[in-house]
Amino acid sequence: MDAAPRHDTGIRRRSYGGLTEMSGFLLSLAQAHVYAADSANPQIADPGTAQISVLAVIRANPGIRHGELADMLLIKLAYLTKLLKGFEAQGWVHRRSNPSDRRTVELTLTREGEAAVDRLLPALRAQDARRQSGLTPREMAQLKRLLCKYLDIPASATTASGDDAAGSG
Amino acid sequence: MDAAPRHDTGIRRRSYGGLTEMSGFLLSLAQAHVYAADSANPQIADPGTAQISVLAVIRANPGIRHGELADMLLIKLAYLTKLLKGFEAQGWVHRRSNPSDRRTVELTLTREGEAAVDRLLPALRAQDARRQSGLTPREMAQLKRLLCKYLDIPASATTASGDDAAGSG
DNA sequence: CCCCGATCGTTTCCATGTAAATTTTCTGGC
DNA sequence: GCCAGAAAATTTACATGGAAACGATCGGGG
Repeated sequence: MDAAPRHDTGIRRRSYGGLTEMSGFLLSLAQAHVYAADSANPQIADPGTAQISVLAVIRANPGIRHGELADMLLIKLAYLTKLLKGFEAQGWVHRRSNPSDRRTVELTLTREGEAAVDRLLPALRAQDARRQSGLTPREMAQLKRLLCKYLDIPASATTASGDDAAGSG
Repeated sequence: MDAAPRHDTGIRRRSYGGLTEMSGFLLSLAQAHVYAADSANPQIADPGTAQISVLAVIRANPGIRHGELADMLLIKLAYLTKLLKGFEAQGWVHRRSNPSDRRTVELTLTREGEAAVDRLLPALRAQDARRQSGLTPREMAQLKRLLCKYLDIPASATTASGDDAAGSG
């Protein structure tokens, strides 16, 4: 992992030149850190974290539309279309045209898709839990709370897994 | 006039399906949020935030090598090579071969490169300052502190505002 | 010296994600 | 019914960034 400097001409203190005062820079760096760790985990690298997120949201919101999904995950419809094509080819997602508005498509997971989420999401959770860096559990909780507020999303909207309208149709 | 949904079948509470419990997901979302805002700012969208970061670090560390730079910014050497080629074409960066180790290259900014940083970095800072979301200044400072600790980098040695009294609770 | 392994930078190819334009459908005014 | 405008999804072209393989150089052992 860490190798000693082989021909170092002296300790050189490298500086970020003030970049670390900017939240945007720190978030980019943190996200890169997460990406590196996630893509090194073969359990979740295959579909990728972005794809797992899409599947998880579809499962939590059966019948969701493309636009809502893109809006929640801050990705563009164009890219979502590509992802969903892949998912359909995999047999994980079903697209049903909405008869009351034929522009829209309602997304649901197939049986196989649910099985995939059951396999992938725990692996992703485990990966995330393993990544507690140097933060204490309390600091990690604080970080999550601040990020939720930053993003203007409920801090733990789904912790209680509200089974609203589950399987009612 | 209200832009009310015209044919909504009812208020649908969309859920993230437990994703918001994961720090990695929140960081991805936050970074996407930042990216969207930054790329909408014509003052900094032209070279892009990643490029500005590279220039800022070269300026803060004249003579830095490719590998050190990639290591600090958590990007790969392969991509850094592309960026530096662009910078050289722009006349912003100078590469000097190190005579004591001819594999390595020492990077410095040209006069024009320094001018570019002088123009771009303040714009980036302003963009960042403008993005205080729903967080209070105190919460934003706390977020930065936690991210620095998360990344294991010194927490803004040059922070202008005083240290907070929050402590580590 | 020459070979061999390690390190540094580059090149090539590929995955990820966006922007702009297009298609289809819904809504409202005539 | 028909046309104009808005909204939802798709397609096409492109930018951003990584993975793997490569060439060049250093350093140590025969």
